[in-house]
Amino acid sequence: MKTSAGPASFPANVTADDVAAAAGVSRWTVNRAFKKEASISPATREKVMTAARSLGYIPDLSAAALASARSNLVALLVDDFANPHKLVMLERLTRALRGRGWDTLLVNTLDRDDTAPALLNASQRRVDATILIGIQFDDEVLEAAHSARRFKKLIIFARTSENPDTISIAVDDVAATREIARYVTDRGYRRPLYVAGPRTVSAHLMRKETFLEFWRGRFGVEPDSVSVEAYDPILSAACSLELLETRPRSEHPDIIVCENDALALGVIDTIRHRLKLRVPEDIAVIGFDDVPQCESPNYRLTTYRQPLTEMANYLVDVLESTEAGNLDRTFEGQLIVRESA
Amino acid sequence: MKTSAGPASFPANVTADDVAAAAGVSRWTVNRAFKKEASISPATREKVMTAARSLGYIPDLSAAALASARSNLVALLVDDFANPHKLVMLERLTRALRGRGWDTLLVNTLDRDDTAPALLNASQRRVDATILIGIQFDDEVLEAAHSARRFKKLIIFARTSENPDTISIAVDDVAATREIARYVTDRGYRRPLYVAGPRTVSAHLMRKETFLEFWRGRFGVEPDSVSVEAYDPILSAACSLELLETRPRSEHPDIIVCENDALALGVIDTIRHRLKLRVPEDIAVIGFDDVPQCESPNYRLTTYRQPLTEMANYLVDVLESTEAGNLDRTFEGQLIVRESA
DNA sequence: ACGCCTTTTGCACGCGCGTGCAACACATTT
DNA sequence: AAATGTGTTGCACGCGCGTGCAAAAGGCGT
Repeated sequence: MKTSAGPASFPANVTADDVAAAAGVSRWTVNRAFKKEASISPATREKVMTAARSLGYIPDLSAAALASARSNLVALLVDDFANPHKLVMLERLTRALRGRGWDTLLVNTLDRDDTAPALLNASQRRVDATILIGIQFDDEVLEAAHSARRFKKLIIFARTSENPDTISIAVDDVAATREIARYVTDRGYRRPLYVAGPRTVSAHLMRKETFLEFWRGRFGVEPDSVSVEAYDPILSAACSLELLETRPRSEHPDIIVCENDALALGVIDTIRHRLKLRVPEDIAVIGFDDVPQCESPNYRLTTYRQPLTEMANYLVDVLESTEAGNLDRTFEGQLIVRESA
Repeated sequence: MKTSAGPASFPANVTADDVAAAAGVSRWTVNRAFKKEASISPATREKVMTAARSLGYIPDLSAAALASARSNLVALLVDDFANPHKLVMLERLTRALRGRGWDTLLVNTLDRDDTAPALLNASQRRVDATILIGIQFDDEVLEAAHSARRFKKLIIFARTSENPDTISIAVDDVAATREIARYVTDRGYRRPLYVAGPRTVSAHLMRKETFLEFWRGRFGVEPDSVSVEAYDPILSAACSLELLETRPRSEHPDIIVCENDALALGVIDTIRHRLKLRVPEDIAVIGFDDVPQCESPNYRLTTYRQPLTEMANYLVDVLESTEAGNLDRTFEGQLIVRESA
């Protein structure tokens, strides 16, 4: 800092010992005063807190983490910054976590091969849990996670996984997709195209599969489908353009069902601006997630909203739980009908 | 985890001592093997690394942080998740940081009064620096930061600050705004409206001020301007609608210059979809940041791109620097001309 | 006022590693 | 062969706090 000559000029680190001396108690009493459910008399606590305030003391979580088995720190691994929904998830998660005393280590898994190193990285900081909210993980990566030192809970957020070593907190993709499919048929659409994201080994969303299965069961035919290599509006715009412009109008789908909004936004751009067609009159579009842009007059996207706040709160419950049982849980979301379908 | 009975069944924590025993050296030699510029013979290092690999050892950064004065951890305080540019910044920053061995603590400053607590929170984790990339800080907050224990570097990213106790890494707002203003006049616009974000006590962007001053100097008149209370497209859409719909067409601006893209996107939505006017023919719009949506056919926004990667890399340079001098630095960006102005 | 029970307080030890220096080994020089 | 220098290795101590238990203090009834 420019106002001071160097580290030496800062007030010396004030530790619990200093506060103890000032308050006339032992160091342990000081730390106890800062613990919620500690056995300490109100008078002593007040005395300690006063001394702490005047000295500017706050407990060192880093030392606490070393001494105890808990760090109250979680790692959040993210690999997909092109999807605007990630920003929403980051907000909800960090809000829920910080509101209940947890800190968040944001780890950018830089590329496809970086997930395992990123996991190790997190474990070096003694995190109590690692949360995956991306796509680039498969069983191999999960294996790496488990061999990582001090590995504790591995939580897969907003994505279902059947891996028994992970805790999956997600919307019920099957129920949600069935609701979407029912809506699609009820509104009379009959030639759907399903636009899916990348297909990883594990942790599938089960949305595409469910939709196709529903359609087969209902109409006996397999709908068209296509995979985009990332949940990126730019890529889905390009991909859908490539697919649609080669076809005559008569072979166009009447609705495009997208695995999520990131894909749907790109698809709408293609339909409106490249093909010069109307949404929903010529081709309807439906998404998943309810990102903020859905509300925009450019999209007015019909989509399915996940109860993110509820899910984030449950995640913290999981962190604080010591139960050994299966903590997987799915949530019910809500179909948000706008004008795009 | 479901496959194991509990924490006890995990392989015991393997520490440097274990590796030392396996490799037949002292613990200190083991840790040295993991340090880049340590004085150790290649043969010994190889021996240690082999033992470490077979035991699955990796150094504990948490303990290292406690023992030394460095943690290689920074806190990133964010308060404005409505602005899509934040996601881009998060990506670039975490990429630059992690690429050079730094971990990132993401701290959501939940509301206006939470900035100071968030700062304290960060200091509890022994971060080597705190980076502010939001808006809700004023001199009072910075003061709080400085009285926080173990406070080191306070970096203001993507925002200029003259506070001598902070390090500001930002684009040169004055030069950038002048370039924008010159472009606006060169293209013949003469009735600009400036849409600014919230005005905080310190850390102004200097964009509004520079633009108004430029215009006064050039034409002798003060352009219209308005402030939106947050960098949120929804709010700027509402705000610009309220302003414009009360005016007759003849009193509309011919261009709306926005402090950043988040505001500009909302403004375009209002012009096109609420007022049913054309961009740029009726009203042109110009932004700042170059968020991904600028590229979308819905916006095609002319804007000013900050060299975020370069700025992020410089930020890491700052973290690794021990110089006492002024580390503030501004960068030159680039005007990206699209069709909106 | 005494004994018993409950609440509150104090403490030895350890979490895993870094710092700074001392000791050591080996290669080179005279 | 001894002395000098360079590179390498080992170690005492401490970072700040939590755990688990023992000691002390306070409260109650008879």
